[in-house]
Amino acid sequence: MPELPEVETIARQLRGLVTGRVIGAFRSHWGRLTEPVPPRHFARRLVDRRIEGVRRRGKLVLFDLDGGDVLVVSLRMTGQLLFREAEAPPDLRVRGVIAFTDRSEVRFVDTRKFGRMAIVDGREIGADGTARSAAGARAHGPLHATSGIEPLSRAFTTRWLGDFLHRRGRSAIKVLLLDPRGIAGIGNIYDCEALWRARIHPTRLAGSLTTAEAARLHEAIGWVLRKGIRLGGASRRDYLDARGRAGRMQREFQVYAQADRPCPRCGRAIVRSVQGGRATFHCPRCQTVRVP
DNA sequence: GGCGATGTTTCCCC
DNA sequence: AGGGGAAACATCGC
Repeated sequence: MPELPEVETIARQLRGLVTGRVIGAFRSHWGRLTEPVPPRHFARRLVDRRIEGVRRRGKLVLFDLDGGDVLVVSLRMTGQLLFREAEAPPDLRVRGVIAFTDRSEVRFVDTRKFGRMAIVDGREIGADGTARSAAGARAHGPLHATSGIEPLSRAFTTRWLGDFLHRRGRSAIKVLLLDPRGIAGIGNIYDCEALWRARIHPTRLAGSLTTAEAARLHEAIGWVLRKGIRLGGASRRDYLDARGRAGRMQREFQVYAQADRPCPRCGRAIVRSVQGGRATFHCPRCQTVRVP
């Protein structure tokens, strides 16, 4: 559910809500939430720490703590971080709770239990959230997938993307964009939307893209991600932001989940297919398979 | 009740 | 290297 714009929305909200608060207690309601670290050890490292800030890295939420530790939260498919004031009514499927000394709390709600938390030494993480060493990477454990470039950073240039497409030339572009080791934060929704905007067929090999197509793709990735952030992310089913509210991006999908509906650009019916085990949506007229 | 699908990531086999 | 499939897990819709 949460991709870069959704996680960015949550991180920005939490930054305003919890910065300066002091953790009074941590409770795990699901044994595997903090594995391989036992919840008791986890709690010991969090209690009495002050939240200095909240950041996003890829699809991870990072809480910077005083003393230098960083609490890393991976929401995976269905994770939510809900801020609740003291005495708020209970929520369903709460897997973990960060309780502050003023009795407000952040609740980690996660239907499918794929989400995880970890605590890493901040010295092992660069200012951009990337692990500085193999040891740092290991410290993230299952959370360290995010090592790719940030697509909204200045480093993500058209030239960088062109080189990347050349290096990974044998990969299908749709699948390549989903790999967080290359570019961090793009999920299925923004992948489909960016390829449609750039008029590139999802099965095209990365190495077959022309310079003009690579430039369009670079623009499209930034455009769809920024639009997603501006609209507070996309919501489906029970996905909510840190304030418990839905985003508005789901109303703006041009192709994602729009099978059989007319392409907003040319009117041809949008096609749903499966690629790399993921549902893919594209316009068979606008997004041509043939290399120009 | 069964089957297939769901926004993510990792892992294993070919 | 890359593709495909499965797995982690729960719920929803047909």
